[in-house]
Amino acid sequence: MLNQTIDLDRTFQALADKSRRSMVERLTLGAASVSELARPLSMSLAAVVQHVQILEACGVVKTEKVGRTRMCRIEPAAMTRAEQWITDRRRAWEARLDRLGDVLDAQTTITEEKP
Amino acid sequence: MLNQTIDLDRTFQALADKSRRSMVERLTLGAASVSELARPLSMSLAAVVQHVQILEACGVVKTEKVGRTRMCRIEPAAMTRAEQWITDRRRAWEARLDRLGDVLDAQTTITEEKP
DNA sequence: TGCATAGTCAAGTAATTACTTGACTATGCC
DNA sequence: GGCATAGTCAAGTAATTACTTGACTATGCA
Repeated sequence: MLNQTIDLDRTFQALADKSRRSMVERLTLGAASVSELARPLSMSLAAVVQHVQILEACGVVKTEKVGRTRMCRIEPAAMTRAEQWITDRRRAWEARLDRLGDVLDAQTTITEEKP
Repeated sequence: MLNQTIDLDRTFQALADKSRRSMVERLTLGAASVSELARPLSMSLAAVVQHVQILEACGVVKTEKVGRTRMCRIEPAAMTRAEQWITDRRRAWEARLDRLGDVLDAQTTITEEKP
């Protein structure tokens, strides 16, 4: 329960960077090595490794060393909590609007007898 | 189109903070002044104003000055792009898994004649 | 008029982030 | 063995973030 907010922090934080999002996008097409992820990004390999570590820390990416290459794959389930948080807020807000609408409708009915 | 990635950056970044998420949660219950938002948070009013500005910069919150108080309300539509980005990645990944499954099924059919 | 409330503004600061470079350690292959 | 590839590690740095404080400006109201 404490971790949940830390997870959310970490996940949203991880996704708040264009380079990391592009890595996630690449990984939806299939597993890739760190160097493959690095290729389209104009930054050092070391920097890419650091980004991968951030994505790994929030569970969005899993990696495994195969020979001398580190293969990365995506774990999309790790993003559902973040997705769900947004969905929940939207729903809560919509539900409130509906209730507000009902009240206004009722008032209209009473005061104007539905013209 | 350029802004889109900046918007995503900003929105994910905005949601990557527990205090700001709690403000958003509060605002789904209805509009609130800056001081109301500040009440449950142990930080200065000035700090809360800064958080509100961050939420405003990504469009998640709109504010309006009413007399000497600044009323804040939520604009959940501003979060849908972020939500959608996650959903899209999940879907792309699932679609790929399905195709992969099809291939494996086909291979199984050929090599094992479906036992 | 005068005082409390609500917010604003400008600095300042400690911590974090997103990198870089350079030296190093496997691993793969001829 | 020897050399290229793939990654790792440790510093170092510039920019950003999440605050703080203190002085200031409305606004509301008795």
